[in-house]
Amino acid sequence: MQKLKGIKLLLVDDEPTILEFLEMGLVNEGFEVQTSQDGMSAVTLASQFEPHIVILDVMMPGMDGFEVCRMLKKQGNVAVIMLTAKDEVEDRVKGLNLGADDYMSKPFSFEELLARIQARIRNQFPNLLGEVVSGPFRVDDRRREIIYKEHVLELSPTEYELLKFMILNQGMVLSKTMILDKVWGYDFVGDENIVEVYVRSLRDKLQDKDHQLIRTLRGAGYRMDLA
Amino acid sequence: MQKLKGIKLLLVDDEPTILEFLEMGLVNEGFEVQTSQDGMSAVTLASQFEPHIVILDVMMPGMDGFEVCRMLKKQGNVAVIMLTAKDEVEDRVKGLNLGADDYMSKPFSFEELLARIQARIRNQFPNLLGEVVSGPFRVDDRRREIIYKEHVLELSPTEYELLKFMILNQGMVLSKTMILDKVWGYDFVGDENIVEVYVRSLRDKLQDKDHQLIRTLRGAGYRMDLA
DNA sequence: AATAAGCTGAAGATTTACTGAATTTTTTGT
DNA sequence: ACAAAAAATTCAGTAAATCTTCAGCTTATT
Repeated sequence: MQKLKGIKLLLVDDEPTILEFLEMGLVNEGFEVQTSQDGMSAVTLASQFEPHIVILDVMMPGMDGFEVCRMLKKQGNVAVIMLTAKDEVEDRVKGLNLGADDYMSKPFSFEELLARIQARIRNQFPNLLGEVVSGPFRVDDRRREIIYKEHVLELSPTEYELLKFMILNQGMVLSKTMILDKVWGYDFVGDENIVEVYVRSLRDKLQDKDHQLIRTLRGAGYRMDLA
Repeated sequence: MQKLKGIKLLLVDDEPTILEFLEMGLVNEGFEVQTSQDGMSAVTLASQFEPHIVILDVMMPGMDGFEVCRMLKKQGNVAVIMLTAKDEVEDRVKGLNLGADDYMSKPFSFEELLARIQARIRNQFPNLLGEVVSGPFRVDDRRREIIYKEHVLELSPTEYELLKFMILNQGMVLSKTMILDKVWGYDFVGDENIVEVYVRSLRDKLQDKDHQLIRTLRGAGYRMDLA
């Protein structure tokens, strides 16, 4: 397995049996795991434990999963995987709107859950997976910070996502369409010009006046060149 | 053509017109292509054809794209690119949950699809897509760079495409008509003289003053000779 | 020398990207 | 709930590069 050390999971489910079963398996996989049996305590626990990923049952007495999800998302940069009993599409849409990152319907295999967790980590906390963050950049996804030449950059959310995307795909041409899809999302409607606008703002903040760092490949897209 | 040889694609769409159109283009790009008109047969075909990438229409009679996607993912290590009608946001969310790797909304250009496919290959099967080294040239499609004798060439989009085409078809006579079709596209209207113009500009940049590298075969076309 | 094919430089036309600012939307603090 | 601030998005004007055409010229072939 990968070096998953240091990745913190919070399990929330009202059924102790499931909780125990999952906890055992995930600890065994090298995660740091905490558990909670209801939504309320999950939220408070999360605020101090600061998990990377919360695995959250939708159906719970008291505060339901959706509400918990919303609050967790507000609290910080955390990925939420929700568990639902039935394969309810409505639930899924609702949940995703509230910020859930992924869904699983019960029953599921442990391997399946593991796969989802890893997919999440890859997507949201790529630097925790031993990916080499190269050049003058350091991407700290936990703190949502990017450090460039020892300086912490002041970035808006979108700027952060865009820069992170470009750093992680350094050395490759990234078309505006692709950038739009990956950073803004597939459902973005609007002109590609917005990519140009944000690239400019990044160039400003990186003092990349001559476009050496973020190169324009006319007709093709942009490419981040490190060193 | 490029050394995309060995990359297997499975196209699934219920519209024969689209299917045929895409198949022709993709075969022409050097992929190994199979097609299927419905979800059920796609799944069975996939199990024996073992494609690297499946391009899958969401809207199909019978088993819909989502279901097909889920089953394909279960079957093995395959990348799925789904095609959806424009603005079907819910579809996208739903699809990504079920494991699709990328999305494209119709209508899309062939080039766009090609870019997505290559991006997928890069991500999932990086060993299949290396840079092409031919004589003094190194063509790096990921970076969109051509290196000649250790120097990165500064090329316009069309220059890049033309040079790449000539390098990949090195040693063969390329008629102006063929070049026009492949580089400019079948729908280009205009004089063949433009090929001459671009060849000149390439010769300039390659310092091929005596036309040793790009040889003119009067009445036949051009041929790139590497040592 | 006559002919056809290819070469060339330069001039428009067109496409693409950049930029500054206005407008709208979202977030934040009270 | 409200106002203020920040962020996201749009837009129009500008700049720049790229593409295309063209006319006159050169070269190869017979």
